Amino acid sequence: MLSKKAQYAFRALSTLVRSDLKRRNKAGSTSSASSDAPTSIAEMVKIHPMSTKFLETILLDLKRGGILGSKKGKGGGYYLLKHPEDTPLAQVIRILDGPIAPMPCVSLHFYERCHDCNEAICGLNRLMSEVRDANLAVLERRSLADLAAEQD
Amino acid sequence: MLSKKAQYAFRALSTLVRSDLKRRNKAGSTSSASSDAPTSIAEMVKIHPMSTKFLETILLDLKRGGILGSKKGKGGGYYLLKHPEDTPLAQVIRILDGPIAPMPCVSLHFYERCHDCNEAICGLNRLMSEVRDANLAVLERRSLADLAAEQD
DNA sequence: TCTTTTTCCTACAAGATTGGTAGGAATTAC
DNA sequence: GTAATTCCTACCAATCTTGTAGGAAAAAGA
Repeated sequence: MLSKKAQYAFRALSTLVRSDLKRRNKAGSTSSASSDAPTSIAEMVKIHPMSTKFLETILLDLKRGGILGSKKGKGGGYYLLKHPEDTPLAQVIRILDGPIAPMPCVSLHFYERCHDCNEAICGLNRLMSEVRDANLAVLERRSLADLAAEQD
Repeated sequence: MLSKKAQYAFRALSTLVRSDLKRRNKAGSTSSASSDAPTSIAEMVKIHPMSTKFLETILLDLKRGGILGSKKGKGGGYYLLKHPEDTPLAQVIRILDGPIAPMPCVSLHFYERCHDCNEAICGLNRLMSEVRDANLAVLERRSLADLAAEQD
């Protein structure tokens, strides 16, 4: 299961995507960053109610993870660093929840050796690799842009 | 990530599958249960080292979940209630770890309503349903029989 | 019937994780 | 200077995970 952190992240990101989309439509711009129109935490919380302070820590994680940029001070806030379709959902999940794979010994980004089996011939390893691949087929193909269908 | 509980369960089950396979080959039997040749916890731990007491609680869960039968007393132990290919991996995971879906609002067996969105038009709901389906495509198709490839 | 071997059952407990909260420092716009 | 914002770290309560402890119940065999 996704943590609350990841779920909140997606809700906040959906707000940023819609803001990004609106801005780009208006300006006819092809630029990717939207640092000229950042969205504040307060605005995000207004659209998707949640703890302001908690969201703060989440957005900092996303910033450190290279997904968001920010602008301090009055009129400041957060903005996407890349076009929405260039940030796969998998990247968000890895930043906030860690591994997507069901076991460390089949993880691509958080691999840890399995002490109790020979991975080359371990049935569990093979099956869980299938599960991982099935997940990634969705999570690496789908991006923040796909969140924008959300209307609420 | 799978819990240790689920991981241990799969390792123990792989022992039971191989035992079941051996018995059926020898007897040429078509019967599904193997209550005449149960495998004790001690034997399972000998093959896949882990805490005996912890495995005990896991096997009880699997029994209550309808996957295993047991026989008490001397010569007792556990056995599969069905042919290995008739128990999908998903069933084991649900018993020990609960939901397979990434969010309660897209879970088939552990559904909980999502308070913060209209599910019909929520982008996150739609995307996570895709993830769930990708997982289930593997976990409902693959069964205990597929664990038997394990050789260690 | 006695002993041994096994499953069955419940309670407990330490450590890690989750889901936040608190309080302020730093920066920017006006 | 003031108000609005992000940035940073530490803390905290509740829950979950990963077991352990101690026996009760049942079955087999001598």
